[in-house]
Amino acid sequence: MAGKRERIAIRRIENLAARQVTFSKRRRGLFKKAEELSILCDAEVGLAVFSATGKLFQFASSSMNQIIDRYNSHSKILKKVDEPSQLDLHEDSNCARLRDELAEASLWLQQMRGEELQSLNVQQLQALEKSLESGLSSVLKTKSQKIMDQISELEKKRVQLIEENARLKEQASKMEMQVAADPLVVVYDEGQSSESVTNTSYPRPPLDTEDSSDTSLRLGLSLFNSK
Amino acid sequence: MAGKRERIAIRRIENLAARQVTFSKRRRGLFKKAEELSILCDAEVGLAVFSATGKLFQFASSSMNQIIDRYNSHSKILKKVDEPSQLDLHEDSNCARLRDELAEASLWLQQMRGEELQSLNVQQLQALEKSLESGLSSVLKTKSQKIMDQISELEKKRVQLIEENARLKEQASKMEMQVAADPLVVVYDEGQSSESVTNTSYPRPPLDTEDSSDTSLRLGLSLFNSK
DNA sequence: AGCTATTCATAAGC
DNA sequence: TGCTTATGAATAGCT
Repeated sequence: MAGKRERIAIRRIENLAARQVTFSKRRRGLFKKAEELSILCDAEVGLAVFSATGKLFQFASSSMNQIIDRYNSHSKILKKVDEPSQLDLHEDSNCARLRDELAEASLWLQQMRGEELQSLNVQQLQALEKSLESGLSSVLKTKSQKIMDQISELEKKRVQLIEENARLKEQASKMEMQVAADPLVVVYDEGQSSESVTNTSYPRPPLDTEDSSDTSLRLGLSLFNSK
Repeated sequence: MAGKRERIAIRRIENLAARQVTFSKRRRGLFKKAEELSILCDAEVGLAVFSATGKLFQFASSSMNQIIDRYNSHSKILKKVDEPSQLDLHEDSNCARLRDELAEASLWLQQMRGEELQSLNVQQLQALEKSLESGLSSVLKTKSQKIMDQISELEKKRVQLIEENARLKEQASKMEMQVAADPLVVVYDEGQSSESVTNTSYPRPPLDTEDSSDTSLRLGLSLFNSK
């Protein structure tokens, strides 16, 4: 009676009603999971979702403003202060702290990009090397994963198209038999029968709805050779 | 072999290790669902998670700053925050830019360390990979250079010491001959004559001014084996 | 909005 | 930290 479900591709749902229904269902699921994570693991979680219609839904384990503050400063030192004087003091020290952190982060970034290395000793260089190797490994893994996902997605589409193609051919040959059984029917389409149908109507819809995936796939695959 | 699972209560996991494992797993799941929602339903989604240890993880379908802006413009309509223009301006001029830059730099650092990669596409991952490889190459080159410098420095000292050693031996044998030739001479001054000058002034300076080089050299060389 | 059949997520265990 | 498996959850397709 219900749920003959098949795995859906992760791409924009074109049908408006279906999209809205899915939005409601998944949004609830997402918020539930966000809350569970914050409770189970003692984490601070902030989640904001704007629907396609512009409506805002939010969840915050503490308060959204606090989370935004923490996000912006990327530190847990900033707390709410009511008095302007204290606020100013806080802001000043926070600014100085931000400057320091930014300077340090910038230096790290430079060094990870291979610049400003002369001031490091061998031990520090070794640590940096290890960090870079680890990061590179993760990047490669993630990239491979994404590429494999795209490949299997394309493969799935291919199989679907083959099945669809077979169905159409069968349909076409049935039509042909019908036509043959009734010689009175004029068939100037004959030269475009079974193949032409599949040719003109098929490839279109399933293929061009996401041609961008082909591009990124190509980009991804070229990496295998470049290594 | 595994998974005798029973439903768990949603409350803080007391065991640290278990909590961290669950945090990793559920965080991944949450981010995946957040991304899927944004794609499937054409929604703008921003998600920030701070681990109990203060580490930031984030996902944004567009950019986190854009989402925070949109969030603020939504929520500020409800709040009385129309007037703090002075405060905001002050705050903005001092810190906002720094915060944005720091947030961006932090994200970059995380991604270079192999975290927060899910929000990147294959093309971006490819760029990151190239950057990491380039940085790694520079680090390796610099490290090798430093190690080679230390090696040649030590080699130089070694040669100096060998020469010095030879000189000393020669002196010693001269002294021996002198002593043998004149058994009546008492020689507590002998050790401080021409040789004694070299004895006190030589070994000192070249050796102890940089004994740390041995330590770091050892650290550096050990890498060759650890690779 | 409800109802299942299925896919998905993930708690445990190595 | 990663992988595997058994189960509990989430949810796609219908009504």
